Amino acid sequence: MDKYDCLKLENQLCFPLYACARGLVKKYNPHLAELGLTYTQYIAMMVFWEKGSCSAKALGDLLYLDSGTLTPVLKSLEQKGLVKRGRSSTDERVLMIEITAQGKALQERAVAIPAKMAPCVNLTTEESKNLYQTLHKLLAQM
Amino acid sequence: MDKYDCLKLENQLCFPLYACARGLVKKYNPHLAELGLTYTQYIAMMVFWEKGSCSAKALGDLLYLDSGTLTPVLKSLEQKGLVKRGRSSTDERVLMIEITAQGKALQERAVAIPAKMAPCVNLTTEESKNLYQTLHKLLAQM
DNA sequence: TTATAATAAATTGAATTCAATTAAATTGAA
DNA sequence: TTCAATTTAATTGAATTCAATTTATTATAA
Repeated sequence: MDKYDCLKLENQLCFPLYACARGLVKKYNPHLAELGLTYTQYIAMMVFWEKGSCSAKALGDLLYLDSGTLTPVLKSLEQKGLVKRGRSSTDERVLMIEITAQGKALQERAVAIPAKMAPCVNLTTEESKNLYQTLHKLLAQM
Repeated sequence: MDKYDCLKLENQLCFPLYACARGLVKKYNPHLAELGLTYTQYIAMMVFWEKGSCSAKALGDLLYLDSGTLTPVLKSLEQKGLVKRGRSSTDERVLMIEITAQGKALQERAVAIPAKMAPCVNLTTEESKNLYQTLHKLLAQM
């Protein structure tokens, strides 16, 4: 127990958070690859599946990502024909993204993914619920 | 409650994990920048501060990172004079990394960082402990 | 109205991250 | 021993991620 203990890997909270996040995304990848999606593209599509359309700004607020990250992601999704990008008619600054029929159709196949991921997260109901709540409490502090 | 609910962002566990990890690293950055370190370099230095030396392979096992990530990180740390890279005398395949006096000296300044980060993680003792345990339970499943 | 401020995307550059491959060294089995 | 398999790093290329800057547009205040 010396003054340097606070710098030990095993005493960190951020490190397992960071390692878990990367590890889980890695488990998503083979399933997402079947749909031709990366993880970042997948969470963006989640928003479009739910809302149909969304501005780039609003998407960034939901995903905690900025335009430097989203610009290439959205261009890629448009390239695949899953969304359509266009300027807002009332505000030229705003990029509006709208899901296409092809994008909607992909939801049919994506719906199988959560079940495929479930065995990768072997937690009790209580643990899952607590983890979910604590993570959102942390997110609210950012 | 339809069949697509499992694809809603708000029903995901991976997403808040991923967002929290990025958010926390972002809070580390200004403090780490004062030491001239990135987050990845910081967690690598944590291992060297604790162990003094380590093979690249063992470091990767501890950090859940592979040589594609670590090779440039370790070259950068050597460039800064914080570690020294060299081949094992008994096995030429193995890259051994050893901390330098300058690397050890940096620990004196790094020791202030955890206290600076504490206000960014406003959880109860119970929440922190549960989060820590659940994350390590998840890591053990990878 | 007009100049200034604020907002939204895009761009740029540095650093990660990972999958896949390559190269070199070591191990192990025939 | 010798050759095939394994192990360890390094390399390559694609995609993120973010800080910082730039550009274009809109809002606001004098």
